[in-house]
Amino acid sequence: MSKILITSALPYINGVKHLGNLAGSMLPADVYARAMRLLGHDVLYICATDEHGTPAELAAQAEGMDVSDYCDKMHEAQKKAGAYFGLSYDYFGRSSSAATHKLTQAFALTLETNGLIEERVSQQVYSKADQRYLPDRYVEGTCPGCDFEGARGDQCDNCGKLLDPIDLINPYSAISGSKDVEVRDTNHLYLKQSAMSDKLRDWVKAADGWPPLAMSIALKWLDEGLRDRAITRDLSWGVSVVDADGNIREGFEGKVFYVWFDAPIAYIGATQDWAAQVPERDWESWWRTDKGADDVRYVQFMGKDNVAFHTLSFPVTLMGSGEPWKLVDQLKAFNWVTWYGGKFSTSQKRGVFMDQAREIAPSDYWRWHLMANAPEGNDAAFTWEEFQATINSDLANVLGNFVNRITKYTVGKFDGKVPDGGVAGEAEAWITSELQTRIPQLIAYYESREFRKAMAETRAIWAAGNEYLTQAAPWTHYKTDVDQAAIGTRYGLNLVVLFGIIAQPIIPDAAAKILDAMNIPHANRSWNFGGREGIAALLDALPRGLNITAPDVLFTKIEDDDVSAWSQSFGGQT
RNA sequence: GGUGGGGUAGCUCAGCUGGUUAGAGCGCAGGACUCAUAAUCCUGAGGUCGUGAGUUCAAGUCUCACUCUCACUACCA
Repeated sequence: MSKILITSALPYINGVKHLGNLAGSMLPADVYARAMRLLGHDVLYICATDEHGTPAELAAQAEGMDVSDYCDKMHEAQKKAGAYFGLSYDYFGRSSSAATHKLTQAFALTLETNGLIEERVSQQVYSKADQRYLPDRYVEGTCPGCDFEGARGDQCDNCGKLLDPIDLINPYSAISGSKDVEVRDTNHLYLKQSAMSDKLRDWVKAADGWPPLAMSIALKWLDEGLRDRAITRDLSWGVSVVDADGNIREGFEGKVFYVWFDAPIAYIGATQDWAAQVPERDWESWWRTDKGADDVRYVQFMGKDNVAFHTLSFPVTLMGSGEPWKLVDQLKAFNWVTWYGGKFSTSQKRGVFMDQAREIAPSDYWRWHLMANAPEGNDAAFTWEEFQATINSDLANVLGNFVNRITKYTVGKFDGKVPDGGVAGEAEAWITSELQTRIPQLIAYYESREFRKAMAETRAIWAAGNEYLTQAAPWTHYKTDVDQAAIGTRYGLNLVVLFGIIAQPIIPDAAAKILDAMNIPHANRSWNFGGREGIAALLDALPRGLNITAPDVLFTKIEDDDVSAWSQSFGGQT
């Protein structure tokens, strides 16, 4: 048993996330957390809403709400959406919590003491009409390169050129459209990432268990030379910048830390908030290597856009403090889920968001499809047709039908009781050896976080059940030798239990229905096979005479009509 | 522009450090079975591995060029 700390990238507060966000961090982290718990590990899965920054202020403004109230509301909405999808966080916190504020301020002071933070002056566009400084992307104007009129301050969408907002011709605020903007000098704290570059490179190179995607992104940034990064912004909503006495730092009135400085710190803050709920809980044993966290394995999940922050910026914060903080051991970075090959778009009604998804299909459907087609090596295109095919084939036909056929048969021929009798023969030897190969393989895939392969292996195990029934053919034996029909039925029922157990990390709702129907006590729903012999024993583990029931149809099929209706309302391919 | 992915059966994808007839699922065709959600099981057809060169006894796998596509590019998060 090991201690595994799991975090998934923090969902931003300005709206319910779409399926791509879910598939790229929260869901795989959850499946991994559930799998590791099943294997008997001590798991702590932490997530939180990322609540600071300009978009939060603007979203609140658009709804006519106070930012703080808006965040309260959206935090609850995201929490609810997560609960619907069965995301099994040990704690779902908030980056706006007092704990994160204090930690952020403490880190900044320590980093400054260590000479890694310094104050510099930069130029920033200020909009008088909006009464705020504008982040680069909120300044628009005419591209100096191609004369395109809708260029954003960071990049021109027309010619692709990278821009500096102060170079835009006729700049205006993207928020209000006001042209009453000017460039002002503003002072900010800079994190001297460059000073940590060598140390960071050594650490990255020593990393094990990072996918190529993450490793190459991290090394690329290091090779280009890490730039010092401003970690404060001209905003009012966020973590205020304080001095050693806890007063607002001079010259930093109306400024707060940049969200990307405090967001990862919220992993720690949320753990503190988790611990504060129960006296026995100890956050330091997860985060401080001098307080018991030296044997923790820390695994992070994120989309590829977050890699640089997790492999470079956050480690600079932790390492630069000189304090014994737990650094990430393994991480999993995902590509994007695309919508018929294109991007998700709220305005064009393209794509599905977490709150809408619940009205379309049960949580298990989404969980299975998104994991079986996880964007691991590449961006993965979501289509309704593929969704329908995956669900109908894998869940309804392979798993659902298997459970249905054997439980109904038991109810019909054996009075709903696990039958006794019969001698194990070729078919039983076959399925035993099949599982003795496949189950360890499945576990290996989970441990290496290869989700597509883990799903394919799970499906192959379910399919082997159907093949076993064909070989054992209890319905044929029943006519001449009821005992021989009994063993086929009994093995079939044991397979149902096993299939329910391995389904738990992915499709927890259906798994619970299966295990309930089989009358399996919760204590026996774990994944302790005890090696190859354990698997053999498990295939005949159910007590004879145990009452079982045939569950209702586990997975209703998705019809063509459903697909057309969804395509229409959600802007699928036309 | 720079950097990194990717381009393998109709579709979605596996193929690690180069080595017998290139794999899986879906779809398709034929057969078997009838316990089951018109489900399942078996068999089969289908690919000159983006293009062109090169290295090698041997390349989907290494090198170079070209081409298409996606992402990232530090003040959106």
